[in-house]
Amino acid sequence: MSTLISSVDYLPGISIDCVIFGFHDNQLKILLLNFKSTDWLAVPGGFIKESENLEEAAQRILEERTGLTNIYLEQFHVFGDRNRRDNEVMKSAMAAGGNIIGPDHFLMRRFISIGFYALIDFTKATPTPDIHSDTCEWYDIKEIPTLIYDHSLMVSKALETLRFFLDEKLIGFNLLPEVFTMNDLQNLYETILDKKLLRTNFQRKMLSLGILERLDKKMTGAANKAPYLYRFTGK
Amino acid sequence: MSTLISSVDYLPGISIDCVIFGFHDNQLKILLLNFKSTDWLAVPGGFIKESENLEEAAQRILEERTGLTNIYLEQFHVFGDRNRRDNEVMKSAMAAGGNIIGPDHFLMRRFISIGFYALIDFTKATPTPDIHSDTCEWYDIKEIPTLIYDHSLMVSKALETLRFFLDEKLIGFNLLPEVFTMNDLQNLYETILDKKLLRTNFQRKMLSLGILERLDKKMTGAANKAPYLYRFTGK
DNA sequence: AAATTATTGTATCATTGCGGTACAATGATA
DNA sequence: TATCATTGTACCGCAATGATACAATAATTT
Repeated sequence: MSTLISSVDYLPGISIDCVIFGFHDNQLKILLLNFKSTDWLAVPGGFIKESENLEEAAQRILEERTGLTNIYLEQFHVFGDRNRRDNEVMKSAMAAGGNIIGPDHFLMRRFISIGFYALIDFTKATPTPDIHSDTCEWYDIKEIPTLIYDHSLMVSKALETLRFFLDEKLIGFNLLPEVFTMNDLQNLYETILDKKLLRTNFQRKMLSLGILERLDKKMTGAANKAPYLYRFTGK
Repeated sequence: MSTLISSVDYLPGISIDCVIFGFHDNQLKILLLNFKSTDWLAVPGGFIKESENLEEAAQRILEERTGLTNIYLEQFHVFGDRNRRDNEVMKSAMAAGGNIIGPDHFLMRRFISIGFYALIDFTKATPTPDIHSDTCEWYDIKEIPTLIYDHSLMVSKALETLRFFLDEKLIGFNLLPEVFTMNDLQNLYETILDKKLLRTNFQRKMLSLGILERLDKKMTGAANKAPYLYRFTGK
């Protein structure tokens, strides 16, 4: 009857939570789950099997929520404060989903969560709710409601890390389709960094990196010069 | 009889390991423990009490090994590979110390370790072995032998992170005494980054940060101009 | 006490990177 | 053919950094 997870299958006291970024309509978005029959929103998470490495567990969790494999991801922080989870909230959330949890249950223990952020091509993802949630939907990063537990903190820390490594690791390209215009790329950067960039200088900088292959022009049908398409060539 | 830790006191399956950096004689050093009656070297580590936040646990572990409180530290990575620890090695290490461990013991389970790096004033630390080790000593970062488990990986990852944030977070100053010369500071930077820097430009850059207070000169007795002493004033 | 020596503090010049502006090129429409 | 919006690139100027030059100074040597 109950589909609740048990401690038999997973490492106790450790979870993984994933801040999954996507980009669409010039908006940076993340995937959030809605606990069944509640208003509570949470970042997708899961647990680690005895047979899995950490990154494998994260990849599995991400695949379950997005349908994608081989996702770009990085661990960015461990959240382990003594009181980071309110167990009453957990209990209520589970109860609303039809699962009654006793005080000695696996999930009532203290949990330490490893935060991963993931970058995916929005156009390829198929958001899928998990067993405890009604919905799995994209939320504009500028309009994130208050989240459960310390998940709001997770999101801001993930975003901070994403911004910090955007240039350093050239990770932004994971958020775009294979082929894109310089304008697409600039919009992505401006959205992530939340500031305007000068078109000419941005173009100069990106081209100087030597990581872009210039393809055919993109004939938009608009009454102006057609932009080139580019492909990211990690080198 | 046995002073071995038990799972009653600590969170199961999670450990903390600390790469503790110090600076002396123009050498960057880390503290390593030597398992009793073996050649095995390891980074100091410990476990997390139910009552502790992660950073509190790390501070406790660091105080036990160095005698210092209020240490600068940061978590830098989680090490959780399925086979990161060889339990036979763990068993032997414990046996050499007089502790016999059964196959179902707390320590025989899979462990996930949170890596912290710490920066301390070498002149103030009192390295102290733990219950399982004979010695707790400084090792020049350039001459680190092979370490137990994945501890070699931990050290290189910690060093990489230290280098990356050296300017960003101005963390180098935690490795020096309160008062130092510009030459001391430059030697520290050159050692951490493992490359020579131009004296004049280094001085210009450090002074332009506006984080140094110039004190009296340091009369060394040498036949040359006496350098100023500086104090770090975080702002 | 004047010359010497090693080191330190600072000024100066050259190069690079980046913010900002100007302008030519272009694909469609009027 | 003229117009328009957008794109690609060249150019100017400033700030940061690399590199060199030189004056200042604490002791020693003459």
